[in-house]
Amino acid sequence: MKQNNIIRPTEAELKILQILWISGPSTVRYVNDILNEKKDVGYTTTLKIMQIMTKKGFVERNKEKRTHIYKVVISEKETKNLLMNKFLDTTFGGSAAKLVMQALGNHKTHKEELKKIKDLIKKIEENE
Amino acid sequence: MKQNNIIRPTEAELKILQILWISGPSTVRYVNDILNEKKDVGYTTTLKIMQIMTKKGFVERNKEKRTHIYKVVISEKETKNLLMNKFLDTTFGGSAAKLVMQALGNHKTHKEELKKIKDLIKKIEENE
DNA sequence: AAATATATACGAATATATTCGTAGATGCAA
DNA sequence: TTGCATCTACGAATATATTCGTATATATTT
Repeated sequence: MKQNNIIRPTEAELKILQILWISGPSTVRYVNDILNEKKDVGYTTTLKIMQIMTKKGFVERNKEKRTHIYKVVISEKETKNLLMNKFLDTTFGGSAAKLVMQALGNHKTHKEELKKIKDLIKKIEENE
Repeated sequence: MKQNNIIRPTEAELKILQILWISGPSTVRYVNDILNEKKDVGYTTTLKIMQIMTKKGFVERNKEKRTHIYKVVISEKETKNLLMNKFLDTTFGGSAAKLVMQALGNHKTHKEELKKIKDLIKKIEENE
């Protein structure tokens, strides 16, 4: 499980990681198509980024066939947690509560989601 | 009130904004000292960034005295909201609830803060 | 089989952000 | 008043990220 301690995907990399986390192992073509739904990106651009991610160890690829298949190998939860910590730190001085308040205060949140959050709070309180 | 629509501070800029939001109008020297508590940064580096921010309209400076005083002119709340939306979008597919759950699940949160959050949730529910 | 489409590899151009050196002005202390 | 400290201005070096063109290989279509 040798892994470089510093998981710090760039923006472009993160966009691709999202797609791979949602869709599972994919080809460059597939990822590029999805990306292009939002904004034009050259095929070789996507390819290049995915090659860089391979070098960084974020993804692995199956080269058996001519068309390679890329698979994420870093944990979605862990990665998001790292990103969140960084974001918390740089934007909310490390206070999760502040962030939560701002997030809840400024976005439509569904009933079931609110319920989930309430349940979570209850659980946290019980474990005090 | 002509202002460029795209408020998108870089990391270095954000660090400085934080200091200015907390401390109010400050000199480059002051900001640089604070920055150096965490990591060595050359004085002229800080100066340069603050000059760039001036050009971008994030801050204004009082040049009356030889030592200029810099003051933030973009709203803390609004800026953080923009940053959060971007973060939400790129990291949690736009779901504030997911972000909140992850934030609460992974960080120590104080009682009073939890209470504030609960109150906020109540308020949101009432306004449905 | 030849033409066309689609892959990867990779260097290099471009864009953006960060860092710092140096010059010149101004203040201050000996 | 001379010299040292501290300030701004600004160009330029460096670092990092993104984008893409071109070469080459392999598959697919006609």
